[in-house]
Amino acid sequence: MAAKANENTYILQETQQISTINSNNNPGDDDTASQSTATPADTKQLVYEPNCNRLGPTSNLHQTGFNYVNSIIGSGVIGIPYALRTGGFGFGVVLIVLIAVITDYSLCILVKAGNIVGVNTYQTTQAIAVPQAGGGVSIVQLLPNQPNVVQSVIQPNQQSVIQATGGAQTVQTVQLPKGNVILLKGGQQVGQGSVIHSTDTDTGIHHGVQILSKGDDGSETLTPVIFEDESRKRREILARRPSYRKILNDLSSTEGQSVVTAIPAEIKQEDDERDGTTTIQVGGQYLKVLPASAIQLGSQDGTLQGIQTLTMTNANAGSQGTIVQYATQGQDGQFYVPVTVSAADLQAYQIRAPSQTSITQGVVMTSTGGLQGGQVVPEEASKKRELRLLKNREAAKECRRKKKEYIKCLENRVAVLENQNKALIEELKSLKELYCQKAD
DNA sequence: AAGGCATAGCGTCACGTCAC
DNA sequence: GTGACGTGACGCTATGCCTT
Repeated sequence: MAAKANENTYILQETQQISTINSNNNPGDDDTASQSTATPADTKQLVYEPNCNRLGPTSNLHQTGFNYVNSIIGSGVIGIPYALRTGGFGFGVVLIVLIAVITDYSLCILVKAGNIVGVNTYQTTQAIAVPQAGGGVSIVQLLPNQPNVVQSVIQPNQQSVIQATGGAQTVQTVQLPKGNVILLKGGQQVGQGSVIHSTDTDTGIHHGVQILSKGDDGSETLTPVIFEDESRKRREILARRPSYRKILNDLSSTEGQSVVTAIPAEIKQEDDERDGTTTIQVGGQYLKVLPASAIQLGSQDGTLQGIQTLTMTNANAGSQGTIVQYATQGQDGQFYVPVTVSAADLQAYQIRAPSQTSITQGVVMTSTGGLQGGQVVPEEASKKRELRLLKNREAAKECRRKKKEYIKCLENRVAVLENQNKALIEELKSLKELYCQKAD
Protein backbone atom coordinates (compact mmCIF):
# COMPACT_ATOMS: atom_id res chain seq x y z
CA MET A 1 0.00 0.00 0.00
CA ALA A 2 1.53 3.23 -1.08
CA ALA A 3 0.86 6.38 0.80
CA LYS A 4 -0.71 9.00 -1.34
CA ALA A 5 1.28 12.10 -1.91
CA ASN A 6 0.54 15.08 0.24
CA GLU A 7 -2.02 13.30 2.28
CA ASN A 8 -0.04 12.40 5.31
CA THR A 9 -0.76 14.32 8.44
CA TYR A 10 0.68 13.54 11.81
CA ILE A 11 -0.65 15.14 14.92
CA LEU A 12 0.59 14.61 18.40
CA GLN A 13 -1.61 15.57 21.25
CA GLU A 14 -1.14 15.81 24.94
CA THR A 15 2.18 15.72 26.60
CA GLN A 16 4.48 13.06 25.37
CA GLN A 17 6.02 11.65 28.47
CA ILE A 18 8.93 9.91 26.94
CA SER A 19 11.88 11.70 28.33
CA THR A 20 14.39 8.95 28.62
CA ILE A 21 14.51 5.88 26.57
CA ASN A 22 16.23 3.08 28.27
CA SER A 23 16.45 -0.02 26.25
CA ASN A 24 16.97 -3.41 27.68
CA ASN A 25 16.27 -7.09 27.37
CA ASN A 26 18.77 -7.49 24.67
CA PRO A 27 20.87 -10.56 25.23
CA GLY A 28 24.44 -9.58 25.59
CA ASP A 29 23.64 -5.95 25.67
CA ASP A 30 25.30 -4.01 28.40
CA ASP A 31 22.19 -1.92 28.71
CA THR A 32 23.76 1.27 29.82
CA ALA A 33 21.88 3.63 27.61
CA SER A 34 20.58 6.62 29.37
CA GLN A 35 20.68 10.34 29.13
CA SER A 36 23.62 10.48 31.40
CA THR A 37 25.69 7.58 30.28
CA ALA A 38 25.74 7.80 26.55
CA THR A 39 28.78 9.46 25.15
CA PRO A 40 29.83 10.56 21.73
CA ALA A 41 32.01 7.51 21.64
CA ASP A 42 29.01 5.32 21.88
CA THR A 43 28.19 3.58 18.75
CA LYS A 44 24.68 4.17 17.70
CA GLN A 45 23.05 0.94 18.33
CA LEU A 46 19.72 -0.55 17.79
CA VAL A 47 18.68 -2.55 20.75
CA TYR A 48 16.59 -5.45 19.84
CA GLU A 49 13.76 -6.56 22.04
CA PRO A 50 13.49 -10.25 21.42
CA ASN A 51 10.23 -10.70 23.19
CA CYS A 52 8.45 -7.71 21.81
CA ASN A 53 5.67 -8.02 19.39
CA ARG A 54 7.30 -7.29 16.13
CA LEU A 55 7.79 -8.39 12.65
CA GLY A 56 10.93 -8.49 10.71
CA PRO A 57 14.41 -7.67 11.60
CA THR A 58 16.44 -5.52 9.39
CA SER A 59 17.93 -2.53 10.96
CA ASN A 60 21.30 -1.29 9.99
CA LEU A 61 23.00 1.64 11.57
CA HIS A 62 25.28 4.08 10.00
CA GLN A 63 27.73 6.06 11.94
CA THR A 64 26.75 9.22 10.25
CA GLY A 65 23.82 10.99 11.64
CA PHE A 66 20.90 9.07 12.75
CA ASN A 67 20.43 5.64 11.56
CA TYR A 68 19.45 3.68 8.63
CA VAL A 69 16.35 1.67 8.95
CA ASN A 70 15.20 -0.77 6.46
CA SER A 71 11.53 -1.17 6.25
CA ILE A 72 10.03 -4.35 7.45
CA ILE A 73 8.01 -6.08 4.87
CA GLY A 74 4.93 -7.85 5.94
CA SER A 75 1.30 -7.83 5.17
CA GLY A 76 0.56 -8.10 8.86
CA VAL A 77 1.37 -4.47 9.51
CA ILE A 78 2.94 -4.16 12.88
CA GLY A 79 4.87 -1.65 14.86
CA ILE A 80 8.49 -2.38 15.33
CA PRO A 81 10.40 -0.67 18.06
CA TYR A 82 14.01 -0.01 18.34
CA ALA A 83 15.77 2.00 20.93
CA LEU A 84 18.72 3.95 19.88
CA ARG A 85 21.75 5.06 21.67
CA THR A 86 22.72 8.28 20.17
CA GLY A 87 25.81 9.36 21.93
CA GLY A 88 26.88 10.97 18.72
CA PHE A 89 24.70 13.86 19.61
CA GLY A 90 27.09 14.80 22.31
CA PHE A 91 24.60 14.94 25.09
CA GLY A 92 23.74 11.33 25.27
CA VAL A 93 20.09 11.08 24.67
CA VAL A 94 18.47 7.88 23.81
CA LEU A 95 16.09 7.85 20.96
CA ILE A 96 13.37 5.61 19.80
CA VAL A 97 12.59 4.48 16.38
CA LEU A 98 9.16 3.13 15.92
CA ILE A 99 8.58 1.56 12.61
CA ALA A 100 5.08 0.89 11.59
CA VAL A 101 5.04 -1.23 8.55
CA ILE A 102 2.70 -0.09 5.90
CA THR A 103 2.98 -3.00 3.59
CA ASP A 104 5.90 -1.84 1.53
CA TYR A 105 6.36 1.35 3.41
CA SER A 106 7.47 2.10 6.88
CA LEU A 107 6.65 4.81 9.32
CA CYS A 108 9.61 5.95 11.28
CA ILE A 109 9.06 7.92 14.45
CA LEU A 110 12.06 9.26 16.25
CA VAL A 111 11.57 10.29 19.81
CA LYS A 112 14.02 12.46 21.59
CA ALA A 113 13.82 13.81 25.08
CA GLY A 114 10.12 13.99 25.30
CA ASN A 115 9.31 14.80 21.75
CA ILE A 116 8.86 12.84 18.67
CA VAL A 117 11.30 14.52 16.39
CA GLY A 118 10.86 12.88 13.12
CA VAL A 119 8.29 11.04 11.17
CA ASN A 120 8.76 9.59 7.80
CA THR A 121 7.19 7.08 5.53
CA TYR A 122 9.45 5.45 3.08
CA GLN A 123 10.53 2.07 2.11
CA THR A 124 13.93 2.95 3.38
CA THR A 125 14.70 5.79 5.66
CA GLN A 126 17.91 7.44 6.58
CA ALA A 127 17.92 10.27 9.02
CA ILE A 128 20.40 12.78 10.26
CA ALA A 129 19.90 14.58 13.53
CA VAL A 130 21.74 17.77 14.29
CA PRO A 131 22.14 18.75 17.91
CA GLN A 132 21.87 22.37 18.83
CA ALA A 133 23.40 24.46 21.51
CA GLY A 134 21.30 24.43 24.60
CA GLY A 135 20.43 20.83 24.23
CA GLY A 136 17.99 18.94 22.22
CA VAL A 137 17.78 18.11 18.63
CA SER A 138 16.55 21.14 16.84
CA ILE A 139 16.86 20.10 13.28
CA VAL A 140 16.22 16.70 11.98
CA GLN A 141 16.52 15.60 8.47
CA LEU A 142 15.18 12.33 7.37
CA LEU A 143 16.89 11.25 4.25
CA PRO A 144 15.44 8.27 2.60
CA ASN A 145 17.06 6.62 -0.34
CA GLN A 146 14.48 8.07 -2.58
CA PRO A 147 14.49 11.78 -3.28
CA ASN A 148 12.19 12.51 -0.40
CA VAL A 149 13.39 14.82 2.28
CA VAL A 150 11.80 15.55 5.58
CA GLN A 151 13.03 18.46 7.58
CA SER A 152 11.96 19.21 11.05
CA VAL A 153 12.57 21.89 13.58
CA ILE A 154 12.14 20.69 17.07
CA GLN A 155 11.88 22.91 20.07
CA PRO A 156 11.95 21.16 23.38
CA ASN A 157 8.57 21.08 25.05
CA GLN A 158 7.01 23.08 22.31
CA GLN A 159 5.00 22.36 19.32
CA SER A 160 7.21 21.37 16.46
CA VAL A 161 6.71 20.98 12.80
CA ILE A 162 8.30 18.66 10.35
CA GLN A 163 7.90 19.33 6.71
CA ALA A 164 8.92 17.37 3.73
CA THR A 165 9.11 18.11 0.08
CA GLY A 166 9.35 16.11 -3.05
CA GLY A 167 8.81 12.50 -3.78
CA ALA A 168 5.80 10.42 -4.34
CA GLN A 169 5.50 9.43 -0.68
CA THR A 170 6.29 12.77 0.81
CA VAL A 171 5.32 13.56 4.30
CA GLN A 172 3.92 16.98 3.87
CA THR A 173 3.22 18.17 7.35
CA VAL A 174 4.09 16.81 10.71
CA GLN A 175 2.88 18.64 13.72
CA LEU A 176 4.30 17.84 17.08
CA PRO A 177 2.59 19.66 19.86
CA LYS A 178 2.89 18.11 23.25
CA GLY A 179 0.99 15.05 22.49
CA ASN A 180 0.78 11.42 21.92
CA VAL A 181 -1.71 10.77 19.23
CA ILE A 182 -0.45 10.25 15.75
CA LEU A 183 -2.95 10.72 13.02
CA LEU A 184 -2.28 9.00 9.75
CA LYS A 185 -4.17 9.72 6.63
CA GLY A 186 -3.98 8.57 3.11
CA GLY A 187 -4.43 4.87 3.38
CA GLN A 188 -1.75 4.30 5.94
CA GLN A 189 -2.09 1.58 8.45
CA VAL A 190 -0.41 0.91 11.70
CA GLY A 191 -0.76 -2.43 13.27
CA GLN A 192 -1.62 -3.50 16.74
CA GLY A 193 1.01 -4.22 19.30
CA SER A 194 3.39 -1.44 18.47
CA VAL A 195 5.91 -1.00 21.18
CA ILE A 196 7.92 2.00 22.25
CA HIS A 197 10.84 1.56 24.54
CA SER A 198 10.52 4.11 27.24
CA THR A 199 11.40 4.74 30.79
CA ASP A 200 10.45 7.95 32.38
CA THR A 201 12.95 8.13 35.15
CA ASP A 202 11.55 11.35 36.47
CA THR A 203 7.95 10.53 36.87
CA GLY A 204 7.61 6.92 36.06
CA ILE A 205 4.48 7.89 34.23
CA HIS A 206 3.85 6.89 30.70
CA HIS A 207 1.08 8.20 28.63
CA GLY A 208 -0.13 5.90 25.97
CA VAL A 209 0.66 6.81 22.43
CA GLN A 210 -2.10 6.17 20.02
CA ILE A 211 -1.79 6.10 16.29
CA LEU A 212 -4.83 7.02 14.31
CA SER A 213 -4.76 5.71 10.79
CA LYS A 214 -7.25 6.77 8.22
CA GLY A 215 -7.83 4.55 5.28
CA ASP A 216 -8.70 5.41 1.74
CA ASP A 217 -12.27 4.46 2.39
CA GLY A 218 -12.48 6.92 5.24
CA SER A 219 -12.33 4.31 7.94
CA GLU A 220 -10.24 5.17 10.93
CA THR A 221 -8.33 3.02 13.31
CA LEU A 222 -6.88 4.21 16.57
CA THR A 223 -4.06 1.99 17.65
CA PRO A 224 -2.60 2.20 21.12
CA VAL A 225 1.13 1.95 21.30
CA ILE A 226 2.38 -0.21 24.09
CA PHE A 227 5.37 1.11 25.87
CA GLU A 228 8.21 -1.27 26.21
CA ASP A 229 8.32 -1.28 29.97
CA GLU A 230 4.60 -1.86 30.13
CA SER A 231 5.05 -4.73 27.77
CA ARG A 232 7.82 -6.09 29.88
CA LYS A 233 5.70 -5.84 32.99
CA ARG A 234 2.95 -7.69 31.26
CA ARG A 235 5.33 -10.40 30.26
CA GLU A 236 6.59 -10.64 33.79
CA ILE A 237 3.09 -10.87 35.11
CA LEU A 238 2.24 -13.55 32.65
CA ALA A 239 5.39 -15.44 33.47
CA ARG A 240 4.40 -15.42 37.10
CA ARG A 241 1.02 -16.87 36.33
CA PRO A 242 -1.16 -14.31 38.03
CA SER A 243 -3.65 -15.44 40.54
CA TYR A 244 -7.19 -14.90 39.46
CA ARG A 245 -8.05 -14.61 43.11
CA LYS A 246 -5.76 -11.63 43.37
CA ILE A 247 -7.12 -10.17 40.21
CA LEU A 248 -10.65 -10.60 41.29
CA ASN A 249 -9.87 -9.36 44.75
CA ASP A 250 -8.58 -6.22 43.14
CA LEU A 251 -11.67 -6.03 41.04
CA SER A 252 -13.83 -6.64 44.05
CA SER A 253 -12.13 -3.94 46.04
CA THR A 254 -12.49 -1.47 43.23
CA GLU A 255 -16.07 -2.35 42.66
CA GLY A 256 -17.06 -2.16 46.27
CA GLN A 257 -17.68 -5.82 46.71
CA SER A 258 -17.04 -7.45 50.02
CA VAL A 259 -16.47 -10.86 51.45
CA VAL A 260 -18.27 -12.21 54.45
CA THR A 261 -15.84 -12.50 57.32
CA ALA A 262 -17.93 -12.57 60.45
CA ILE A 263 -17.51 -16.27 60.93
CA PRO A 264 -14.87 -18.04 63.02
CA ALA A 265 -11.53 -18.55 61.45
CA GLU A 266 -11.90 -22.05 60.22
CA ILE A 267 -15.42 -21.74 58.98
CA LYS A 268 -16.81 -18.77 57.19
CA GLN A 269 -20.42 -18.58 56.32
CA GLU A 270 -22.45 -16.63 53.88
CA ASP A 271 -25.97 -16.91 52.66
CA ASP A 272 -26.74 -17.32 49.07
CA GLU A 273 -29.66 -15.11 48.27
CA ARG A 274 -30.18 -16.78 44.99
CA ASP A 275 -31.32 -20.11 46.29
CA GLY A 276 -31.65 -19.42 49.98
CA THR A 277 -28.93 -21.81 50.99
CA THR A 278 -25.95 -21.18 53.16
CA THR A 279 -22.39 -21.58 52.04
CA ILE A 280 -19.51 -22.09 54.40
CA GLN A 281 -15.82 -21.92 53.86
CA VAL A 282 -13.91 -24.80 55.37
CA GLY A 283 -10.20 -24.57 55.04
CA GLY A 284 -10.50 -22.58 51.90
CA GLN A 285 -13.31 -24.61 50.43
CA TYR A 286 -16.76 -23.25 49.88
CA LEU A 287 -19.36 -25.82 50.64
CA LYS A 288 -23.08 -25.65 50.73
CA VAL A 289 -24.78 -26.53 54.00
CA LEU A 290 -27.79 -28.63 53.36
CA PRO A 291 -30.46 -29.16 55.97
CA ALA A 292 -31.60 -32.70 56.38
CA SER A 293 -34.92 -31.88 54.93
CA ALA A 294 -33.32 -30.74 51.76
CA ILE A 295 -31.15 -33.74 51.21
CA GLN A 296 -32.61 -36.82 49.79
CA LEU A 297 -30.75 -39.85 48.72
CA GLY A 298 -32.23 -40.67 45.41
CA SER A 299 -33.49 -38.94 42.43
CA GLN A 300 -36.76 -37.22 42.24
CA ASP A 301 -38.45 -40.29 41.03
CA GLY A 302 -37.32 -42.17 44.09
CA THR A 303 -34.81 -44.46 42.49
CA LEU A 304 -31.20 -44.53 43.44
CA GLN A 305 -29.39 -43.92 40.23
CA GLY A 306 -25.97 -42.75 39.34
CA ILE A 307 -24.21 -42.32 42.65
CA GLN A 308 -21.03 -44.30 42.58
CA THR A 309 -19.36 -43.10 45.73
CA LEU A 310 -20.33 -41.15 48.76
CA THR A 311 -17.35 -40.08 50.79
CA MET A 312 -17.46 -38.30 54.11
CA THR A 313 -14.38 -36.59 55.40
CA ASN A 314 -14.14 -34.66 58.59
CA ALA A 315 -12.01 -31.70 57.81
CA ASN A 316 -12.16 -30.35 61.32
CA ALA A 317 -11.46 -33.28 63.57
CA GLY A 318 -15.07 -33.97 64.16
CA SER A 319 -15.72 -30.78 65.99
CA GLN A 320 -17.40 -28.82 63.29
CA GLY A 321 -18.91 -31.17 60.79
CA THR A 322 -18.21 -33.39 57.91
CA ILE A 323 -17.70 -32.87 54.25
CA VAL A 324 -19.69 -35.31 52.21
CA GLN A 325 -18.70 -35.93 48.68
CA TYR A 326 -20.72 -37.87 46.23
CA ALA A 327 -19.86 -39.05 42.81
CA THR A 328 -22.38 -39.94 40.19
CA GLN A 329 -22.11 -41.02 36.66
CA GLY A 330 -23.10 -37.67 35.43
CA GLN A 331 -22.18 -35.10 38.01
CA ASP A 332 -20.19 -35.05 41.19
CA GLY A 333 -20.58 -32.78 44.12
CA GLN A 334 -20.24 -32.33 47.80
CA PHE A 335 -21.95 -30.74 50.75
CA TYR A 336 -21.27 -30.04 54.37
CA VAL A 337 -22.93 -31.76 57.28
CA PRO A 338 -22.99 -29.60 60.41
CA VAL A 339 -21.72 -30.97 63.70
CA THR A 340 -25.17 -30.93 65.16
CA VAL A 341 -26.09 -33.79 62.98
CA SER A 342 -25.51 -37.14 64.55
CA ALA A 343 -24.51 -40.25 62.78
CA ALA A 344 -28.02 -41.43 63.10
CA ASP A 345 -29.27 -38.22 61.66
CA LEU A 346 -26.87 -38.68 58.85
CA GLN A 347 -28.85 -41.65 57.83
CA ALA A 348 -31.58 -39.21 57.06
CA TYR A 349 -29.34 -37.12 54.90
CA GLN A 350 -29.97 -37.90 51.35
CA ILE A 351 -28.46 -36.64 48.21
CA ARG A 352 -30.68 -35.00 45.73
CA ALA A 353 -29.06 -36.44 42.68
CA PRO A 354 -29.23 -34.64 39.38
CA SER A 355 -32.34 -35.66 37.63
CA GLN A 356 -30.54 -36.68 34.53
CA THR A 357 -28.30 -39.13 36.30
CA SER A 358 -29.08 -42.60 37.39
CA ILE A 359 -27.88 -44.52 40.41
CA THR A 360 -27.10 -48.11 39.91
CA GLN A 361 -23.68 -48.52 41.42
CA GLY A 362 -24.62 -48.58 45.07
CA VAL A 363 -23.44 -46.18 47.70
CA VAL A 364 -20.22 -46.30 49.62
CA MET A 365 -20.15 -44.07 52.64
CA THR A 366 -16.94 -43.43 54.47
CA SER A 367 -16.31 -41.12 57.33
CA THR A 368 -13.60 -39.98 59.64
CA GLY A 369 -13.53 -38.07 62.86
CA GLY A 370 -16.13 -39.86 64.85
CA LEU A 371 -18.85 -40.54 62.38
CA GLN A 372 -19.29 -44.26 62.20
CA GLY A 373 -21.84 -44.49 59.47
CA GLY A 374 -19.39 -45.51 56.79
CA GLN A 375 -18.90 -49.00 55.62
CA VAL A 376 -15.30 -48.58 54.54
CA VAL A 377 -12.57 -46.82 56.49
CA PRO A 378 -9.88 -45.75 54.02
CA GLU A 379 -6.26 -45.88 54.88
CA GLU A 380 -4.50 -42.73 55.89
CA ALA A 381 -2.78 -42.29 52.58
CA SER A 382 -5.84 -42.78 50.52
CA LYS A 383 -7.76 -40.54 52.85
CA LYS A 384 -5.24 -37.78 52.37
CA ARG A 385 -5.28 -38.30 48.68
CA GLU A 386 -9.02 -38.23 48.64
CA LEU A 387 -9.05 -35.03 50.57
CA ARG A 388 -6.42 -33.55 48.36
CA LEU A 389 -8.34 -34.49 45.26
CA LEU A 390 -11.48 -33.10 46.75
CA LYS A 391 -9.84 -29.81 47.56
CA ASN A 392 -8.12 -29.65 44.24
CA ARG A 393 -11.36 -30.36 42.50
CA GLU A 394 -13.00 -27.49 44.24
CA ALA A 395 -9.98 -25.30 43.67
CA ALA A 396 -10.08 -26.06 39.99
CA LYS A 397 -13.75 -25.15 39.87
CA GLU A 398 -13.11 -21.93 41.69
CA CYS A 399 -10.15 -21.14 39.52
CA ARG A 400 -12.18 -21.65 36.38
CA ARG A 401 -14.99 -19.57 37.70
CA LYS A 402 -12.63 -16.74 38.47
CA LYS A 403 -10.97 -17.11 35.14
CA LYS A 404 -14.26 -16.79 33.37
CA GLU A 405 -15.13 -13.78 35.44
CA TYR A 406 -11.76 -12.29 34.68
CA ILE A 407 -12.23 -12.84 30.98
CA LYS A 408 -15.63 -11.22 31.16
CA CYS A 409 -14.03 -8.26 32.87
CA LEU A 410 -11.48 -8.02 30.10
CA GLU A 411 -14.19 -8.18 27.49
CA ASN A 412 -16.07 -5.42 29.22
CA ARG A 413 -12.93 -3.39 29.33
CA VAL A 414 -12.40 -3.92 25.63
CA ALA A 415 -15.88 -2.63 24.99
CA VAL A 416 -15.23 0.42 27.13
CA LEU A 417 -11.96 1.15 25.44
CA GLU A 418 -13.51 0.75 22.03
CA ASN A 419 -16.08 3.31 22.96
CA GLN A 420 -13.40 5.60 24.24
CA ASN A 421 -11.50 5.18 21.02
CA LYS A 422 -14.56 6.09 19.05
CA ALA A 423 -15.01 9.16 21.16
CA LEU A 424 -11.39 10.13 20.68
CA ILE A 425 -11.69 9.69 16.96
CA GLU A 426 -14.70 11.96 16.91
CA GLU A 427 -12.86 14.48 19.02
CA LEU A 428 -9.91 14.38 16.68
CA LYS A 429 -12.20 14.87 13.76
CA SER A 430 -13.79 17.91 15.24
CA LEU A 431 -10.48 19.37 16.33
CA LYS A 432 -9.01 18.80 12.95
CA GLU A 433 -11.93 20.47 11.27
CA LEU A 434 -11.61 23.36 13.65
CA TYR A 435 -7.94 23.60 12.91
CA CYS A 436 -8.49 23.55 9.19
CA GLN A 437 -11.10 26.24 9.47
CA LYS A 438 -8.72 28.43 11.40
CA ALA A 439 -5.94 27.71 8.96
CA ASP A 440 -8.13 28.87 6.14
C1' DA B 1 -30.35 -40.90 12.10
C1' DA B 2 -25.43 -41.18 12.10
C1' DG B 3 -21.07 -39.27 12.07
C1' DG B 4 -17.81 -35.47 12.44
C1' DC B 5 -16.43 -31.38 14.54
C1' DA B 6 -16.08 -27.57 17.85
C1' DT B 7 -16.75 -26.10 22.31
C1' DA B 8 -17.35 -26.23 27.26
C1' DG B 9 -16.75 -28.28 31.49
C1' DC B 10 -14.65 -31.38 34.59
C1' DG B 11 -11.07 -34.20 37.13
C1' DT B 12 -6.46 -35.01 37.70
C1' DC B 13 -1.55 -34.21 37.66
C1' DA B 14 2.41 -31.38 37.88
C1' DC B 15 4.59 -27.44 39.18
C1' DG B 16 5.35 -22.81 41.01
C1' DT B 17 4.49 -19.72 44.84
C1' DC B 18 3.80 -18.53 49.44
C1' DA B 19 3.42 -18.81 54.38
C1' DC B 20 4.99 -21.05 58.33
C1' DG C 1 11.89 -27.88 54.34
C1' DT C 2 7.07 -28.61 54.11
C1' DG C 3 2.29 -28.21 53.36
C1' DA C 4 -1.41 -25.55 51.28
C1' DC C 5 -2.92 -23.35 47.46
C1' DG C 6 -3.47 -21.66 42.60
C1' DT C 7 -3.18 -22.61 37.97
C1' DG C 8 -1.56 -24.56 33.36
C1' DA C 9 -1.77 -28.73 30.83
C1' DC C 10 -3.84 -32.87 29.53
C1' DG C 11 -7.35 -36.19 28.77
C1' DC C 12 -12.06 -37.32 28.96
C1' DT C 13 -17.05 -36.60 28.43
C1' DA C 14 -21.22 -34.12 27.21
C1' DT C 15 -23.50 -31.12 24.22
C1' DG C 16 -24.79 -28.63 20.17
C1' DC C 17 -24.39 -27.82 15.37
C1' DC C 18 -23.60 -29.13 10.74
C1' DT C 19 -23.20 -32.31 6.97
C1' DT C 20 -24.21 -36.55 4.69
